[in-house]
Amino acid sequence: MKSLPRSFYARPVLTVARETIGKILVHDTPEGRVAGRIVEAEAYRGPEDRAAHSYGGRRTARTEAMFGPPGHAYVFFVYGMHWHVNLVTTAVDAPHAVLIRAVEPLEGVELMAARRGLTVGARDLTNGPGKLCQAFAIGKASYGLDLCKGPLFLSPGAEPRVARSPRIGIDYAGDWAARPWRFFERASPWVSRAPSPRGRR
DNA sequence: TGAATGATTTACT
DNA sequence: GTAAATCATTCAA
Repeated sequence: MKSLPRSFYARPVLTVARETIGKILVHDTPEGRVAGRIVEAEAYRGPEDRAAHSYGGRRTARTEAMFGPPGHAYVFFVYGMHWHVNLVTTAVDAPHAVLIRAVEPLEGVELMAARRGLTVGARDLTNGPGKLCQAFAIGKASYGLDLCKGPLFLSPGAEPRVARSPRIGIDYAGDWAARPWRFFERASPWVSRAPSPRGRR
């Protein structure tokens, strides 16, 4: 398993989000390795994107990683119980990131199931940003990790058929909420929300 | 110091 | 379909 080079991340955030679909997310932990194919991701482009935490150039202890060099992990906590993981992209001082929303479990499935309190084979193991972080044991300790070094990294994968839709859970962002900045694998049963009947083609 | 609020999940009605 | 869980971060005072 080889990690993607930093040049993969040092590009426009929409490009990285699009190409993140189909890549393999790997996390080596003391309990063992877990890996999954990324089937859903969203782009956040601060400071102009109202849905992004870095909107308006807000640079705080929490958002600091997004302002750093590309190829690092931006990890944050919401709703009092859920962690989310992002890939920092583009360049230093460009607070852009790609939120990983869902993966297809490939390796370490038993470990994921144990962490989630579910049985192997469950389809809701990693089909959501909070769920996959729990399954992958991504949390506070993962903040700011260099994705080019591990233990958390992305690995090449086959190019899937990618579809787009508006982002999820950011209705407060006004016009920005309508932008189709969510990317997902069209045929995958592992996405957090199936394509809407109307949006399907 | 205090109050408001989530890039969600889960359980219920 | 709706609502509760639950707390770090943020902003106002």
